[in-house]
Amino acid sequence: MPRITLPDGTIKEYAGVVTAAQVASDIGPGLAKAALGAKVDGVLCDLAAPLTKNCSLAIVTAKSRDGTQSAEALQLLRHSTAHVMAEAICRVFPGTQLVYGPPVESGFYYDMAFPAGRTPSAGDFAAIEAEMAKIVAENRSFTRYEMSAVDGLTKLASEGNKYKVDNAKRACDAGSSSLSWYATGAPGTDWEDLCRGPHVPTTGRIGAFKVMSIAASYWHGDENSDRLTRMYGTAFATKPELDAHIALLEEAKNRDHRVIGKHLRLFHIDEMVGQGLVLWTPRGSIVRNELQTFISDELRRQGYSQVFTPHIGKLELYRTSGHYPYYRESQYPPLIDHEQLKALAAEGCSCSQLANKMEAGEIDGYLLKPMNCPHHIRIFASEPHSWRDMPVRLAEFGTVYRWEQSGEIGGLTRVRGFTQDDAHLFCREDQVPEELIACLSLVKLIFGTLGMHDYRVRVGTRDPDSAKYVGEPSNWDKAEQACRDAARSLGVPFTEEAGEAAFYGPKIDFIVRDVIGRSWQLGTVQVDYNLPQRFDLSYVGADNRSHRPVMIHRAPFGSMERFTGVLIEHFGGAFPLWLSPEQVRVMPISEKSADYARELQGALKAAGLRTVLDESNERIQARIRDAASERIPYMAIVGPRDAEARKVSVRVRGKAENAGEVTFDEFVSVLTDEHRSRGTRTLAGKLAPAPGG
RNA sequence: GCCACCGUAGCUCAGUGGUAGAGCACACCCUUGGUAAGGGUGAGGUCGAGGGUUCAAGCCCCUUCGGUGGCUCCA
Repeated sequence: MPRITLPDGTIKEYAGVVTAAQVASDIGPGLAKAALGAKVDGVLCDLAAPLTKNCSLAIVTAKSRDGTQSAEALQLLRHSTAHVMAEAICRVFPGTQLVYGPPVESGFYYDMAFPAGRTPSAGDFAAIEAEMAKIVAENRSFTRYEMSAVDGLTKLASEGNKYKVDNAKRACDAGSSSLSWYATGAPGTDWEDLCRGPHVPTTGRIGAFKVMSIAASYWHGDENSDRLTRMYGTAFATKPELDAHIALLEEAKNRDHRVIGKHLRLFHIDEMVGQGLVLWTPRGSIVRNELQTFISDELRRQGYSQVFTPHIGKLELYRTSGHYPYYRESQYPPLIDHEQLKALAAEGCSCSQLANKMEAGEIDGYLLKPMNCPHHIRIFASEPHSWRDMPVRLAEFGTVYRWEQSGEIGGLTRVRGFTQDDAHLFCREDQVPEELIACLSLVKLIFGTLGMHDYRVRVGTRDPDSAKYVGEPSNWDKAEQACRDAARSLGVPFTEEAGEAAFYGPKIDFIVRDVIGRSWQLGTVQVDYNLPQRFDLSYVGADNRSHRPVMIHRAPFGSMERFTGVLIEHFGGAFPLWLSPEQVRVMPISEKSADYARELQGALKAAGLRTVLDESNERIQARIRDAASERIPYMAIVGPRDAEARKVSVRVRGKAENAGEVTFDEFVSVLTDEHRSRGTRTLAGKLAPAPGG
């Protein structure tokens, strides 16, 4: 006798077992028609699932009550479309073994093992989609049936798909006493798949779908296990929603820093130089320089000392720090001197013997530095320190090199050589909380100045089951607590994630997403009790005894490369004035105004603004179009009328028309202020309306 | 590193075995034009590299380098 509570508080009572579908049609035929699934006591279910006892029930439809797309509906739709795609693929590629096909953030995928030599490519998408369209048109129902674990496993074993057997075993190990299948149509005759569900009622409910891409994956994500093929797709309730999604992806592509970087000539990666090695072109270097100046100004205020250190150091240095050999795999190979190399070759030393000798310290060599800390540590250690000197804050835009896997490298966000806006703070233990908070505030200031508000904060602690961490557990406890406290005092929400610590200590990371949805760690602040110990660092305390300092590693931008990449996407290439490689383009209407235009450009240059005079033999419309496509913040358009009145007609980036005019002197001074204050759009209030309407 | 796809002019791309193409950008000429593409002419290519098949390869095969999408990794 179930009593069913609806979201608006209405209670419906039934004499016996009912399904959500029945309840929906009791509420109204419109709802019954729109229903895709149900939420029973908060759990997403099939519409056909029997309701046996008192529960709360919400009918899931494509549109939530507020008119937005329902996340649950999309999940049902996409999971169901994954089945339809799998069936279609099984028809087009007979012998395909299915592995796992869940809904994901913007669609779904299905991992599959294709028969040898029959792997599909993007060229097969049309055929697969055509087959899917047939299945949708047939409007077959998703029919669930269950078997006991024992019977189910027997059935699966007889079908010979080891992946599904494994899935089922895992489900049973996790406590399931039965297994469920979904047939697309009638069990026994139509296509079916081992699946927990839930699904939409029929294939016809899938409004719009698309096969998106194909990629490789590993079984259970284990690179030593079977290689699988992953097909990505997406689905929406309606075609316009799918079209909007595709348009969004298209727009994201245009915001991609690799696309904008090429278009605006901000950086270049040259295959002759090497994968993941960024060449900063003149225009990109301006952006980087402005960012570096910005942070340097701040560091000076906060009592940092700037240092410079070389790009390489002896292996012994990194053996002491622990970077070598623990992270040998992700470093460029060491540099060894000629004579030594010759001698080793003469005695027939193999590569692995060489590696062993280097690990054992029998051979020394140099390493491209993977981190700046060892160099900074040696600076700190080069002279005695009193407790009164602390904290010692050493800052450097330090370039480091890491041997990232070739498949991971791309654009500016994942590279092999990058410059960190690095600093190491050598503190007394009592200074750690205050210094940590100051570091976090600095990151927050930078993100705020640049208008980047869409980030999350992660406190990375050690994974208790991993052996990669060095140092005393008691120190780790202290450091992790200090990070938690600092993150809390920052006043932004944060998550704590075990296993995300650096090998020498816990950290607080600032993470942002790029336009295609990938997450990147930018700013980072790390507490370290270990390196001071490894390098036996000390200072003299007020008690005249030797004490161990604590180190804080911090890089507010993270790396200049990655940060700039994310920043390009954040602004879509339309940098604020102070960061723009070219800040003002001056355009005379015709040659008649060239002298006045030159005078204006001269004044802007003298004021320290980056200005280009466009005297090209083009109509003003064409020159405006060029400047707009190059995302120049301000265009100063001057003709005889302006020269006469000593004014400037201003066009502001992003506005489709003449923004109005301002006097020559005011134009120069307002832009100068905007540049120096790192502000935006300060000219807006000063402009008189454009003449002539 | 693994799997798939891609690599043609500075850029974006067309070109299914038979004499290398377009648009934009570039150079020159005409045009001196008041707010998102004025017109003309021209130059620009060992089709990523190396090997192979073929009478003939941008196109087919192998190797290699680079890029893209994922997977794995990221001190």
